[in-house]
Amino acid sequence: MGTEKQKVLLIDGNSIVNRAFYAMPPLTNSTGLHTNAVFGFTTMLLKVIEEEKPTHLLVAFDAGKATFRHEGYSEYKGGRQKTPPELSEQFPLLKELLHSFSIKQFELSGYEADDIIGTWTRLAEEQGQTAVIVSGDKDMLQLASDRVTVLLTRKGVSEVDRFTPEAIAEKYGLAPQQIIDLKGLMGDASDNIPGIAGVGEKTALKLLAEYGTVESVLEHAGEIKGKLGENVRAHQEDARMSKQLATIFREVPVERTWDELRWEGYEAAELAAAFRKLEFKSLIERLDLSGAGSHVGEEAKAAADYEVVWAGPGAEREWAALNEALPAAESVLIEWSGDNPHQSLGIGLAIAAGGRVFAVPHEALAGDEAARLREWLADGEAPKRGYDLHGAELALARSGYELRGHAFDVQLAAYLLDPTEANPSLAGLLQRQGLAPIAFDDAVYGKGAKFRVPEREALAAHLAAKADAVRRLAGPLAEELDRAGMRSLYYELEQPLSLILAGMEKQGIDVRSQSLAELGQEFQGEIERIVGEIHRLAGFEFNIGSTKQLGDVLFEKLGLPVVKKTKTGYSTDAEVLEKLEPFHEIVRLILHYRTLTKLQSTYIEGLLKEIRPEDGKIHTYYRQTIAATGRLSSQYPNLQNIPIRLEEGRRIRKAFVPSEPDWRIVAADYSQIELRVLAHISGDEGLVEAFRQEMDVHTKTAMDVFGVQADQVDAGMRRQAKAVNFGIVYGISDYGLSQNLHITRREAAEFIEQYFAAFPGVRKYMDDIVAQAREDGYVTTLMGRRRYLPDIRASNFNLRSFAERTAMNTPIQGTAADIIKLAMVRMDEKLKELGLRSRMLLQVHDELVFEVPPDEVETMAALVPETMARAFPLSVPLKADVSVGTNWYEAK
DNA sequence: CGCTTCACG
DNA sequence: ACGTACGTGAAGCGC
Repeated sequence: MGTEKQKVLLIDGNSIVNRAFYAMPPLTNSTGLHTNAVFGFTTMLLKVIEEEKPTHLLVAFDAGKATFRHEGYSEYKGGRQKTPPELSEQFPLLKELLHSFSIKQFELSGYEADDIIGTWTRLAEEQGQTAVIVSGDKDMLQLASDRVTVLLTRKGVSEVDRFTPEAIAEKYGLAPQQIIDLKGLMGDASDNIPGIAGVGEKTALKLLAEYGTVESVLEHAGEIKGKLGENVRAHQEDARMSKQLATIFREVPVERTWDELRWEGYEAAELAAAFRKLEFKSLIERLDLSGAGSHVGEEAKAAADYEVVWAGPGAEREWAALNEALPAAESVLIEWSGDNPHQSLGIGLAIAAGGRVFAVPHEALAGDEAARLREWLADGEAPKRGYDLHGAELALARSGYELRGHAFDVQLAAYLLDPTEANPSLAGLLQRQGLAPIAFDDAVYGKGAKFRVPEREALAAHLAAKADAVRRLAGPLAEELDRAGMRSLYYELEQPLSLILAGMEKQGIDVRSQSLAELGQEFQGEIERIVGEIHRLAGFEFNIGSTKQLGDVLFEKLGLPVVKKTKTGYSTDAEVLEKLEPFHEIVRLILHYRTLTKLQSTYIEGLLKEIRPEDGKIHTYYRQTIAATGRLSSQYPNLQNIPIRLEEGRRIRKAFVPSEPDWRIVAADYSQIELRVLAHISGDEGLVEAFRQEMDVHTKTAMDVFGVQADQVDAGMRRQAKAVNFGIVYGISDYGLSQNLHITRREAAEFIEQYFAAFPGVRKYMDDIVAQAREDGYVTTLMGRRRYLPDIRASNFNLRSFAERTAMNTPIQGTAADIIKLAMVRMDEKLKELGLRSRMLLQVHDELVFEVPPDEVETMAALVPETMARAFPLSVPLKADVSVGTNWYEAK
């Protein structure tokens, strides 16, 4: 290191970007990306570099999500508003720009930027070097020392105030370390740190002048007079915790050496290219970069390297060009608004072809000029690469358009590559692929009530950017699918299934509103009677549906024992109420009230609202890219949770009927598919043998766990064995099983041990799959579906345990999902092949529901279970039970 | 908009 | 010592 004087410039990335975002006027580049915060950050950066002339440089970021501070205090940074998308889309731009500046950046999950900066200032001090911090956060002042200077932004980001220990003493009369005490006393509304109620900056400073530290203030709390003294005494814990929250952690594992932060300036050509992309023309001039790197191909090009053509109503030339380009279309993007594509409002579409992107507003689809486009969209031989083609198909159907020829769906591919990704938006996918970014939808359209479609120019730019994004993503994602061994899972299972789902959804299921309404009448009468009873027993009227009011009645008015608490108050869930039943007759009524109001609001009223008046049917929307295990999910409404367990609710199913006279409902469900999958995957001999002999698996489990003969297994033993089997599938823990069976943990552990002794192959599977997950970072299903489990290596017990249970469960649940999906594809083929009129209507995880003409009932009652059973050969037989009825209730 | 509760597999 | 059973969606409450 020599004797050279070194100075590290440490920038609080999140703080500066935030300040810049709110201080700068809006600014977008030609593709609609917001850039104002990046611009503000850059001007600040250039200025500080010029003034401070650092030898080392680092920008630190918060790693997002939870930090270790949340573990002790879940409200930390509570009331803070969410980052608007106009800002969040700028982070990747900034990170890329910093890269072009050759500036190091660092973030670490579990830590905030100030902790990283605090750690580096400590390291600088230890090495006898100096540090300069740039932030907008006053907390940083605690780090000031004779070697560390803090620059706090003022008025946005362009100007800074310089804080040395002397300057802090002058301004606050405090030493840097006392900044933490200051915050401990006064709190910080923006971080949701409470401090002592009623204590603001003035009072806090007075107290510190007298006592020096929070601890000393608290020690002398007894001598502080009046209201202030009361407050101090009442909020001692708040003060201690607030001080702790405000204290910057200076021992972050920073994973870098001092020398790695060395900064030797930027590469002019690289920076020029980055500025061009962002369209920061003034900065290019200011740094005199206009000559730099303009010859270097791709990177130096402007943001969009395609021409946007607006094919609006009456734009004859543009339509002619579009029609001509259609055969060469590389991607298509259908844009609509609303969450439910069955009820969507069209926005428009865009088609990328040969260096141009044609943007078509939705209105234009109604005109004659769209005839060729209509044909092309419906042409199964014209391949479409798109994003969410399933949703697009439904949305287009509303405008009388068909969509055929699904060739590749970027959203579906992205789901297979990482089914846990919360935001598989095009903008998000580009970020993760390291491709040139586009604006997030929320930033273009606004969110919720603020949603509005922008004017022509901005809309065209965004639609074009998205269509181009599909074009750019399709190749890389397809290659990734190949590399991950999911090519056939995609092309032979998921993509064909997406078409089948769209067909089922468009078909819909007939639901008799008359039957639902009559049942609702009945429920209503019963609910009113029960409400009266409950209010009479309580002695006054209250809202039974409010857990807060109900808790007051049960635990304060009636004095029932508190069984469990939630983070907001008393728990009143069914488990708690069942325990309370013996204490008061009101409890049973409340349970019944809950059941009935659930049925009434979710199933009677909820389903009635979803029946389309045009055809009397319900059209659900199956989501193929939501569940992390590979299952489908169902929305608007959810038809996968229609009541069945209790007779009262089961009657709802009588309203689900065939849509043609004399047709029948045929339903078939897999018997014990998950345990059969487990038998296959684990190869456990006992379990495999049990299924080969078609034994009752819960009875078999009871025999082996309790060590008895079949005829000695009573109902209670079978019930317990069944719970153990559930536990095994879910990734067993003694705690979970004990909760479920209301037994002690020790007893539960005993059961589990017995189980594993009886089924050693299952134990081996559980051990192996966890080890494998730790090794690979992911688990797979029989058909190669993947789920990443980053927490499997976490040091946090909770996170790690959760990941371990997921590792055990996902291959089982996921393989079952694979199998029924495959059965759906096979059934669809069979129906076509045999020319049957029967229609597949619903999938409920292990069940398929059809409507069937009378002359096909016999055929289908054999074909469906057979097809399901043969969908995917395992080492144990798969079995599906079938039943027929005039409605879904009867088909049981 | 987060929390609680409860419907399903 | 740690403290949850796996996967979903919808409704009502109350801030």
